[in-house]
Amino acid sequence: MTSPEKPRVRFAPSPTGYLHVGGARTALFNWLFARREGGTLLLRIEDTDVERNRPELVDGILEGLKWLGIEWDEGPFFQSQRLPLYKAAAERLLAGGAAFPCYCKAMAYAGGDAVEEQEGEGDDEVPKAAKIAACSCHDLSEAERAGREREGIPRAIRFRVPRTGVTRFDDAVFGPRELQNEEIEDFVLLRSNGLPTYQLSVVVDDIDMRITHIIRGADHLSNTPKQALLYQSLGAKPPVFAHVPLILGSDRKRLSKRHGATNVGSYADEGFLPEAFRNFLALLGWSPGDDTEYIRTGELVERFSLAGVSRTNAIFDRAKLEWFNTQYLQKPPVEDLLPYVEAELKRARLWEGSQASHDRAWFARTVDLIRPRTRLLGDFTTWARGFFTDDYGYDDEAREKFWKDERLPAMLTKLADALEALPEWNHDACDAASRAVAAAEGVKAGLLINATRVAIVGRAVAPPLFETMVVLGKDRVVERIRKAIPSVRGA
RNA sequence: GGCGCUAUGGUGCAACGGUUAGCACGCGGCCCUUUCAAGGCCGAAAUACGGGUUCGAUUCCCGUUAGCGCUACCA
Repeated sequence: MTSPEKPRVRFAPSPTGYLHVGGARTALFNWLFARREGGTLLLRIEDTDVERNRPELVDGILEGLKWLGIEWDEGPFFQSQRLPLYKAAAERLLAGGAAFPCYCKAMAYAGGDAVEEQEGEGDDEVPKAAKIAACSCHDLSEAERAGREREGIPRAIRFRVPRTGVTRFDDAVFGPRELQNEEIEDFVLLRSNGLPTYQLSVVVDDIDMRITHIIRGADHLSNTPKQALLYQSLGAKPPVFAHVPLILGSDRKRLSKRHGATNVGSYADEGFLPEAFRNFLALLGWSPGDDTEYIRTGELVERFSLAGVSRTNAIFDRAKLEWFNTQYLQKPPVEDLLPYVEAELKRARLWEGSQASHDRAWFARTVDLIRPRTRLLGDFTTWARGFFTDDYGYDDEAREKFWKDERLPAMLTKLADALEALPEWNHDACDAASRAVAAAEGVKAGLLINATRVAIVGRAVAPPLFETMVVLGKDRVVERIRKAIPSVRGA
């Protein structure tokens, strides 16, 4: 009868930092899933921690998502603007007895180091976490409660976790899960300052926003039973959970600055193509089921499935990312690449008034010639600079390597003359003319070819010479050779 | 400390009871060659360890070890 409801998923970052690669991968999976299933992707900013929250970082996160090509259908919503909702939910749980007020002093997390220090001391063996979990307010009598209220002690609201039984939920990646309730402490829902904790706000919002699938990092797996309990108490049907494994650094530690860039924006700045980054990210913790690796976005959407998500943490491998970038620089139709190269030329102020800007066909052909040797977008304006402007220099290493021979100045003069006299300007004509000069001088063609390459583009590392000549055009080539001769003499 | 999750070459993934354990990155070599890439070919390199179950375990079960996660009035 009624067609199955379209899935609704969300990406819910906290503005405590930039968009990092782990978050980007989570966002990508949500986006791929939504597109694949014809569902809806929401963006929700989880900014309930006033201490760490930095509103100015939100824009950077949105920018990162846009660069990645991840567009959301609803939002962004801000939890900081939905506070009454969480408060009301907490009050409802309180009224129904599923939660209770707690008058304990707030205890900040001690962290793993403190626990370790304690071990060596050998005094009492009570584990830190056990100490923290103890809260006697669970069993406070009505009179005691009233007393605390009269004293004006600030109160938090905690969830009353059942002392017995088990809590179960299904995870699309990790399978059916269950946890003994006695392992779950009475967690805080509403802080004494009236702001909700993550556990509360996330569940209230996911219910309110009718989220059907929660795709998020596996660091949330252990806390999911708490949320399953909350869904129950709030009378809502829990969504499908899908926890995706984490991305680690090369030392298997949580990815951090020590491992190189962790913010997505820096990869944009470095000259990676968003589609390459997407492809790379998609294969971290997911596989289409076979050996395919180069998967363009359209196909990624078609093939994505939660069933292909792995359960093991993956290490971020920069070398592989670079390989993906070369693939996307080289394989797609050149037209797909043009906008990115154009942006790069503009960034380097090489676009205005250039041949590239008013001769699309030439631009495409030139990019096509250069791209097999590129690894990052910046290559178009660094070593390939000579293709887009007459203002290029001669690379020292190239001069050292190919401008040594003292016969070169004379030979280059003859080459310039021969090229200038050519009635036709194409690959074969340039080839024949160049080889003829070399033969007449009794030297190997390579000597002249390599020296000429350095003269007309300034680099040793560049595309094959005669195709380069065709792209640059006769006038520029002849002029550049003649202009270079004095420098060659000095090399 | 407690609880949980995970375990295939250095890295990312395949093989979901029967394969000479496959692919890719990276690494080494060769070919091609007009520099440098790309490309082609070849090579080194893995089922963490110990017990079971089974005719047969990378695959299923248990234990050990290791890594990670959670254990906060962080998310």
